[in-house]
Amino acid sequence: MSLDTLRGTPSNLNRWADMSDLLGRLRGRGWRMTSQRRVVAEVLDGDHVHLTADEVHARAAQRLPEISRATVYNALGELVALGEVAEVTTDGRAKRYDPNAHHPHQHLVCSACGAIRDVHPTGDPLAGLPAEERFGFTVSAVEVTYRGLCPNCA
Amino acid sequence: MSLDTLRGTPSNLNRWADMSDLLGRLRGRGWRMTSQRRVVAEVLDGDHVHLTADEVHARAAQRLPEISRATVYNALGELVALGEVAEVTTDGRAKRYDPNAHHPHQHLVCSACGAIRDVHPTGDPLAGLPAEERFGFTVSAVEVTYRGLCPNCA
DNA sequence: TTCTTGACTTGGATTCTGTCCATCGTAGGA
DNA sequence: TCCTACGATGGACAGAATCCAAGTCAAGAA
Repeated sequence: MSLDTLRGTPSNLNRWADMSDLLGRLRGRGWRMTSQRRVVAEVLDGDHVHLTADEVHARAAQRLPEISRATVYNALGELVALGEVAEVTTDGRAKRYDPNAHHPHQHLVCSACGAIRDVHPTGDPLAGLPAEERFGFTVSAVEVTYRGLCPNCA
Repeated sequence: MSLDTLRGTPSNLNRWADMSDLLGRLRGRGWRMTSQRRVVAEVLDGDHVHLTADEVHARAAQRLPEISRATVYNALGELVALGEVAEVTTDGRAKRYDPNAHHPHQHLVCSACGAIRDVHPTGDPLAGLPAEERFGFTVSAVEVTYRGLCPNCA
């Protein structure tokens, strides 16, 4: 089954909506399950997880030492395409992967130590952009990153 | 004169505040002017400019063929440190350099073609994060990127 | 259960972005 | 005009990510 097929199947999406775990949702959507993909998904499962691809690889390799970096990149790319994981770029360095994609949220980043917290602001952030400032764009998403100092670094 | 010296001189900052051009401000702040730095500043001057370092280098090289990439990176880094240019990361790829740093704004990015527009939303974006969602952080800045499709790609 | 096949994994090469460093050149003050 | 500290150079290097050809395997079919 191709990624394109997986992407556009609302019936599959809904059928498994009650499963809380990433792994179950993926299996339910027909994602071909391999030992490598399983450990990548397991490493990413949870709250406040913001790992780089290399960190995911390192943790996956603890359980499956022969897993390659290319496989981790492939799996992460597909999870992002499926909408199960969000890519976030908080510094200019490596992208981070956030499995909390089903709960819209924003990020609060410490400028000193790089710590990242999920935050949930009030109101619709899209509403901040009036129509006359949209220049004909169809605006569908907004990414917000707050920066400051965490309690430890302040 | 060192960067540290340049950074913290409000008198210099104000003395040249009426100059509209980047080049003039830099010279007024004592930035040592070389032919390489001049073309980098000239390439960046203007509105709605969001060039990558490589694009800056390519345009600078049209006027000064022997300019090196390291020099462009050095100059860009200093312009950012001086607060004259802002770094923006709209995709996971190369950083872009935005000379519009004196007019706070946000970015509207086309998910298809990557086009970038400066936008000016209403209200204070920092106000969107209530105190109970700040977890003890001292929040000082916020970056907002709206995503969607531009008129050409829609 | 075994077979089959297309999808997945591997690891090494490659690209892209950015930094570092020793050496050379020069802007701007004396 | 001369000095010299600061800036430029380009090649090496490093980190992040992608590409590719060859080998492997999950899952449906028989």
